[in-house]
Amino acid sequence: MDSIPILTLKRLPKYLETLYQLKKTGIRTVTATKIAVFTDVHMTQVRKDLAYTGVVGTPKVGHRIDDLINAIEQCLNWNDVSSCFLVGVGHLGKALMGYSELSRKGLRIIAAFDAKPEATGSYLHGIPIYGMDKFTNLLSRLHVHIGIITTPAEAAQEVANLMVENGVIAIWNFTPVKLELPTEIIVENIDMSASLAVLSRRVAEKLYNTAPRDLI
Amino acid sequence: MDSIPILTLKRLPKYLETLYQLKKTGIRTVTATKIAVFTDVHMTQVRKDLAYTGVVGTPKVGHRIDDLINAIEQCLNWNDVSSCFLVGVGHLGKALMGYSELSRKGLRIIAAFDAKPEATGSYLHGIPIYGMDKFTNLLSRLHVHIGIITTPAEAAQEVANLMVENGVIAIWNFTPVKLELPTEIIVENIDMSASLAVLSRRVAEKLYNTAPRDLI
DNA sequence: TAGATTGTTAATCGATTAACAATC
DNA sequence: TAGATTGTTAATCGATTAACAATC
Repeated sequence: MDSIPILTLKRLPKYLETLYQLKKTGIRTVTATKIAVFTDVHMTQVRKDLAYTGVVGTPKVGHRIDDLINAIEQCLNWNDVSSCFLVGVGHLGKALMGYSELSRKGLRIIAAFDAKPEATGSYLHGIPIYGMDKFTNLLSRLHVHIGIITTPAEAAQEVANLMVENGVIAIWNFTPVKLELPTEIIVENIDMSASLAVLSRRVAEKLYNTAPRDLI
Repeated sequence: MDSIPILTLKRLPKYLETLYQLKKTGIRTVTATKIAVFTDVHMTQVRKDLAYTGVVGTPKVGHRIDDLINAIEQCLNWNDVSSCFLVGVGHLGKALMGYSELSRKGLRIIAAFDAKPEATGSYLHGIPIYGMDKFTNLLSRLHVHIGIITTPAEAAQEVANLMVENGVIAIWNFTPVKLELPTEIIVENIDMSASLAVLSRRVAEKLYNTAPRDLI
């Protein structure tokens, strides 16, 4: 299974979203140009990205939407669903537990854990919430290999260690902590600071560059 | 004010985090090499990125930590705090309202809004929650120009339009919707799908490539 | 057939890394 | 002074865009 450039992977969900939308309108086929218009990605870029999925179109016609959806979903492995554990049932954790789209993206949270015992024993959106004492036992018993961390920053590294010790091979990290883990472990960070940095700077540039000269 | 490459901007908060940490240990100066080790970024990359902030170091010594912190914060405009509005007080919205780090990153949520009237009139973490009926009035009156959208996907575009009509110039968008707005509006998306796509594929590659041949 | 769209190869662009002179 | 680190220029690398032959 060849590796696909990260930037291509990040664009694939955008295409997928567009394809779902177009499909709903009743259209059966679509061209790279059309996808390009809807996603603001260069036409040639779309063609190259789609090529990575292995899908083959027909000249003059384009691609069958269903074929494309299938190819992309397959490529991301979003058509079969992996079980995962979530640790940290704060607001962010709850938000993820309630995010129903997740199952359409190949991920299902089958259990949540929290250090504070108050939440323990209850259910949220059908997902059971356990105390951390149950964590390692359930993790190794259920052979789950994907973990989501939505704890406070202080707890993140420790939780990550526990996960890896008990068979997790991939971690979706929502804390700002840079996790130190064996290189073979797959870590994806949701980096809000990076995003905010871009926003802040762009705003600063805009305000600075459009402000009257004499104010500076 | 020159524009800085996006990829550089996204790395700056990482450096900043490392600098805070190092400062706590009592160290006063730091070299690019040291930052590189802590952040897993190439040494030369760090030097180039720091050059964008305009900071100047001294050969053989490095940089004073305080100077660097200052330069980066200034660069991101994180030392003066901008007010912003948040719309959509679901779990994700609440998570952000409780995220105290935000004010250390130049952003303060001074009011939150929600379409559901239940939440209206109360406070969360000291932030007042209003109904949407108050939105445009307060927005234009308080001259807020940054908006955060944490609504359900369906509402995102409409909320964005309202924001822009009432003076918002930058939107931090936590929904998966691609907002259609005038080009001069600054939009930063927190794109969970993109992140999940990378994670999913890497897991698929790993499982496929390490699985016994005869299972495939 | 003619024209549009595909897939692919070549050119360009930007970002990363390497090399090196300047200097404390 | 010698050595380490800076800032910057040059080389490399990878990703994006342009060009074009193949084909339905």
